[in-house]
Amino acid sequence: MIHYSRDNMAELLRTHDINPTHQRIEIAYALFSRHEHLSADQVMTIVNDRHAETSKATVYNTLNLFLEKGLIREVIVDPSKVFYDPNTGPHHHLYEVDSGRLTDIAADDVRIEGLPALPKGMETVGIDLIVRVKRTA
Amino acid sequence: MIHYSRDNMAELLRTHDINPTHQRIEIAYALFSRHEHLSADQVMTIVNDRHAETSKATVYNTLNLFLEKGLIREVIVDPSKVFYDPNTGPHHHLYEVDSGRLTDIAADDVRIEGLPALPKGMETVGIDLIVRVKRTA
DNA sequence: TCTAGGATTTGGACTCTGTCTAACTCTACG
DNA sequence: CGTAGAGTTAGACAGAGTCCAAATCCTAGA
Ligand SMILES: [Mn+2]
Ligand SMILES: [Mn+2]
Ligand SMILES: [Zn+2]
Ligand SMILES: [Zn+2]
Repeated sequence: MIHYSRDNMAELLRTHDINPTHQRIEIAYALFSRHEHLSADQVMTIVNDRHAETSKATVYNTLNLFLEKGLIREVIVDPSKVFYDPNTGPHHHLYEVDSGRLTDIAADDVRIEGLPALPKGMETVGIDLIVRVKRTA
Repeated sequence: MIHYSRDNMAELLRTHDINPTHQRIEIAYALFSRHEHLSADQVMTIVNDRHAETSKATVYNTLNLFLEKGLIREVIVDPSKVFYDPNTGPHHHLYEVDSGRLTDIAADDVRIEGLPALPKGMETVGIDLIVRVKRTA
């Protein structure tokens, strides 16, 4: 898929068992058309820049619904807010601590080896690798 | 160092350029004697279980001071609160999402290879590897 | 077309983590 | 002692996120 339209979004939502409403389509479009990491607050701003007024409650409801349905993923790097990631494939993150910029690191070439066996009765939900960087002094 | 006493703590604080006050010693002792990952709230509870009353402001002030001075490290795995880690050496984390339990993974045997070069003018602050696990269904 | 009922959205109250401030306390030193 | 600077404190405040009951939207029948 090269370009994302709102119609695409309705499709995408349906394939994830999500009833495509106006608000949900706008929120999905905000995330997928930019393929950027956005906070709930940023999503809210973007979505309300154009036509539809969408409430804070709906933004959070929807992001949590998307998470549940596996449409997006959350990235926890900043103690003050969660980032939502439209890229659910395996990849890692580079976090610029000064600016708060969060970018992807392709998983292809990165190898993580030697992790100990999991405790009995546990299974992996995910492995997060975050490289924190700052401007050189 | 095998066993931690409050006197040890005063020593430790001094070596990190921290004036050892009553409250600071108690907070350091809470963290270092258990060598566990604690939230600010847990620190507050532990410290106030015994004698000294320590205020919320002081708990936060002190944890942030310890961070600044490199005495402890923060671990960001849970969107709702920060964990403070008395182990500042290189190591990774196993996070049990159901229970919120956070345990260490020794860095010794873990190799992370193939990370891309950093953008120009950037330096690494740290690399966080978090293995998220849950009870098998 | 009309309507009832479930799904969705909404404002606003609320909770929780963390910060800030201005007053208070402690202590080291003259 | 008396003072000044460092540290502590209560409580107000801020921001992210949740909750709730009421309002609105949609759609499947009649
Ligand atoms: Mn998916
Ligand atoms: Mn140190
Ligand atoms: Zn990403
Ligand atoms: Zn640790």
